[in-house]
Amino acid sequence: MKLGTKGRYAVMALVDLAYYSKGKPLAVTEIAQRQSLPASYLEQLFATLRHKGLIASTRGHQGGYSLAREAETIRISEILEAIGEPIETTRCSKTSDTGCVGTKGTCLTHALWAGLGQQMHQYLNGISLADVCERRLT
Amino acid sequence: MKLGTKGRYAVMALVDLAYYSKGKPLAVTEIAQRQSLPASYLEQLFATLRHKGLIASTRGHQGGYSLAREAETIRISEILEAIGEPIETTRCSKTSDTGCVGTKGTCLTHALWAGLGQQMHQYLNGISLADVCERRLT
DNA sequence: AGCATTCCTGACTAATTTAGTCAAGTATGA
DNA sequence: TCATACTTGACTAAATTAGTCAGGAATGCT
Repeated sequence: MKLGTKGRYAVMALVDLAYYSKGKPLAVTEIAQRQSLPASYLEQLFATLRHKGLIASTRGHQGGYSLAREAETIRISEILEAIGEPIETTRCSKTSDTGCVGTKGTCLTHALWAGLGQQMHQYLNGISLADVCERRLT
Repeated sequence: MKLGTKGRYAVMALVDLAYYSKGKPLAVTEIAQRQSLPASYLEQLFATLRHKGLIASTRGHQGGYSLAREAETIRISEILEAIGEPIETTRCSKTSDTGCVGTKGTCLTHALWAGLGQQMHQYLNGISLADVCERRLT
């Protein structure tokens, strides 16, 4: 149950973007340096984040990336999902309930994992980029 | 951010143990069959759970495994930690805060991941094997 | 026009982790 | 003594992670 670099880097980069961009777009290399992340890897991540509509790009000189929406409206849960680091606590889901303790149709542990996933999602969905920037984190 | 089979199987097996063992020890193969888990893999997991003191073994005929303590006192968080599936949301921790947004000493995202980890731990620590068996899961 | 800058894309890969299998024991009760 | 069941360690195939690298395309500045 660990958070990979993909999700971690994506959030770090977007927080940096929200924090240091004053209207102007920021270059990948600038962000990568400040956060000490591999630039070429970050480029990859930004590509998918752009396709998902979380950030916008400006090409050429003085170009770079900027948030597609207000920092207040971008939730951490969105970023993780967009980058392909979803919260997966359950494996038996939706259709069939096989591989479970077959006591009463639905498995005993399913509710446990589903509850955990919901808990995590709720937390990450309740926090925006702006919240992280301004250190409003309970 | 996904839960591996190791942690999942361990909890499933201990829930099964708590649910079906009536004082008597249960054989690994029995549990594995009922939960449709690979028996040889489960054996491995049970070995480490025993070393960590969560379960006890009885060898020979009519032998098997049983919970080392009351199901009410064994928390899910314990099982996951014992089996080697800890909750790792942060990477920069304890000693140095390198690799973070260096605005004020501690990084901006650190608090976020720490909060997530705490959230998860709190949830899993608040649930015992008995709770899962009796479907008391909020 | 030309050049530096920056995004953009896809292919590739080394290392680690996961999810097991397999074989050979050892202890115990019937 | 034999079947049952735990016990241990070595091994491995496949998937995932965490990147690198090379080349191309758009844009603004001089």
